[in-house]
Amino acid sequence: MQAAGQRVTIRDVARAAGVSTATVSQVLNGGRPVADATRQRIEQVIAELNYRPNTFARGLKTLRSQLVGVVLPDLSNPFYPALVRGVQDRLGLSGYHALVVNTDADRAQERELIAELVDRQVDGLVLITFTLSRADYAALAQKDVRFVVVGRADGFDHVHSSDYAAAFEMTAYLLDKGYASVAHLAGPVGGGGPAGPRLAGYRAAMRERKLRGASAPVVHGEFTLAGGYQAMAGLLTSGARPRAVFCANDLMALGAIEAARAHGLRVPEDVAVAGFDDIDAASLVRPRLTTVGHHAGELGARAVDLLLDRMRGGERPPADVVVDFELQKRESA
Amino acid sequence: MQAAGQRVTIRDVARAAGVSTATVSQVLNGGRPVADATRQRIEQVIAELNYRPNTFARGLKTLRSQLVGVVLPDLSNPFYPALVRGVQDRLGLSGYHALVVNTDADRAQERELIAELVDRQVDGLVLITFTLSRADYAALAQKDVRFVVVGRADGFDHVHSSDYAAAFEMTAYLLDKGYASVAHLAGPVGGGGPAGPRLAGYRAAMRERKLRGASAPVVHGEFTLAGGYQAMAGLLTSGARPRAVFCANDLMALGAIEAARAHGLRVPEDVAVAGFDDIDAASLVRPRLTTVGHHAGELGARAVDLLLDRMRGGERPPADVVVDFELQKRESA
DNA sequence: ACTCGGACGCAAAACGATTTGCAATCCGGG
DNA sequence: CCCGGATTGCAAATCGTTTTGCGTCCGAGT
Repeated sequence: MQAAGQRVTIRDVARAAGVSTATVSQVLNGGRPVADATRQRIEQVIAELNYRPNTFARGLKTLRSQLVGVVLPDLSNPFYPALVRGVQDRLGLSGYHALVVNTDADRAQERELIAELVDRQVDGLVLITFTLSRADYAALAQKDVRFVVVGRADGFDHVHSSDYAAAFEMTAYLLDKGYASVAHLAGPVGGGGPAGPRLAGYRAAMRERKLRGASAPVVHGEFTLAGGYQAMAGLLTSGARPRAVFCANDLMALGAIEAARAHGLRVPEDVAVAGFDDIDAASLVRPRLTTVGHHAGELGARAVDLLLDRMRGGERPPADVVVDFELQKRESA
Repeated sequence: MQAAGQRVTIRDVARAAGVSTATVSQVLNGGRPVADATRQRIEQVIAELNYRPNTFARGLKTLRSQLVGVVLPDLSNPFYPALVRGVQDRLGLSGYHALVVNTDADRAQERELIAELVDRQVDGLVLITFTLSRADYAALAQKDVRFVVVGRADGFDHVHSSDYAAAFEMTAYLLDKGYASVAHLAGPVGGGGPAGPRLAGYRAAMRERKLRGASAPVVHGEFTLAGGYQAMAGLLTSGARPRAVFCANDLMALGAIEAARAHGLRVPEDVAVAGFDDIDAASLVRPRLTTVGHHAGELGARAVDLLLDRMRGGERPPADVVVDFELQKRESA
């Protein structure tokens, strides 16, 4: 029995096993050989005393926290929990834990929180940011911070869905299906994140079919239900009557459907609606949402793979992992 | 300019300011008075050198990590992200961060992960568990671990929705609305978490109206889409034709609706369905889901309030915070 | 018998902060 | 002119690890 309230330290173990703390540490971390007899004795004592190394003391020496920071806009956006789960599961396998922070896609927050995490000595960072630029990433890299970007970030480790290709394909699908005019509800104006590539993919598809201009307008909105509703309402109020609307994410698509209904339009009979992300709700709503599925969990897992490799000292050129997508052709378009 | 790659320590600051490290520490943490002139000089040096105290060294002395563990079943269950966001926001205000882990409601995981978090010296825990008993909590308390339970846990700090009352009220609402028979899709058999109280509330309401038995069966299932689907399918296949079904959470309700449709039944015309939680998807689906709304975010925030108070040494009897609910009467029932 | 080289453990020095006991200084009042 | 009490700052111990440079011991080779 251990004296109550007293923490068990490595010294207690050493004393009880009749060795020095150095030897106990070897048993714990390897590095140098320890005679079998000694090792077993020590291991037994550790078990008996229920000794747990002190994280702080260890970190102080090793400069490692076994913590990875995850920076994202908003955990309550249904796309992210799945991604985070992927991150956590993969991290857990290697004994790491995740420190998740929400930035609300605000530049000041993004910078501030990253700095905070770095101060907390996280071993690595998974970044899902909306306002950070190449320069910001470069600054981080210069400080020897290991990180992976989820999204586009050429020149740095990053994993992303093929937003451009998926948007292109979805737009082409809608066009092929016979919808004469396809509008696009894009993300925030000048928005970071995936808004750009998705818009570009849409435009490329439209161009390929020689369609542009008034018959196929692009309107911007927040990546939320309300954002989608407003964008769609604005579109309809302005008199536009697109035959189909491709939305930059599912939340917007759901909002757009609400707006269409509020204007007395049926989906998909009067106006077809397609989304992007395939969040849970997408297959739950009626009509079921046609959208782009792209495996949030895998995105997170692959990001961690890259990060762990880098943290283990992997010297290699920046990697660019693309996670593929599938059009989920359902009822709304 | 600082020599590249070298971490700035408190000693560097002390040297640059011409004082001892002790004094620097005082201006950082207060505790003893420091002359204004000295303080300002030190603060300026800190800013110039961009000095950040080392978390490990500090933790080693103070035994504080500024970290709070959050233990929950599964972040991708849409009810939890909102709760976690509440936790994070409230924690952030006090300079804490959250360490979120998923247990998948598995007993071994729950115990293991809690132990891991304690080893990591989290300052407190927010526990959302399904298999832990009073004895488990008591063991934690004995180890001087600060924690708050989200859910029922008399004798310990806990915050919870009035599951019993809400279930009672929802059941009564369905009955009052004229649905002759109301079945219940309960959580896992012998399940922990909120399954018990919700079932009890349902039973109490049925009893009050003198209804029981075969006309109003209870079937168990997992708290998931698939669980709801299976439970409902089982019910229907067995020949039962309840006029309404009250499900222990929204995910199950959504699954139940799928199952009902698969059996050629319309919702709510042939069978009404009600849920519990009011997750985002609830107001997105058609028909919109009638359910119990109970402010996940507030649940988390209140839990943190309790926890912080306790961590600051608050000596008081265990608190029992009840977060209220509202019936969201929509279209599915 | 003597040397040489592994194996194995130990001692002691970090790591970077916080926290006390104590010394120095300054001040006003008797 | 001296004394006592504030006020301020310093030195040094401490937190619990990891990590090296060195002994020591032992068996094998000559």
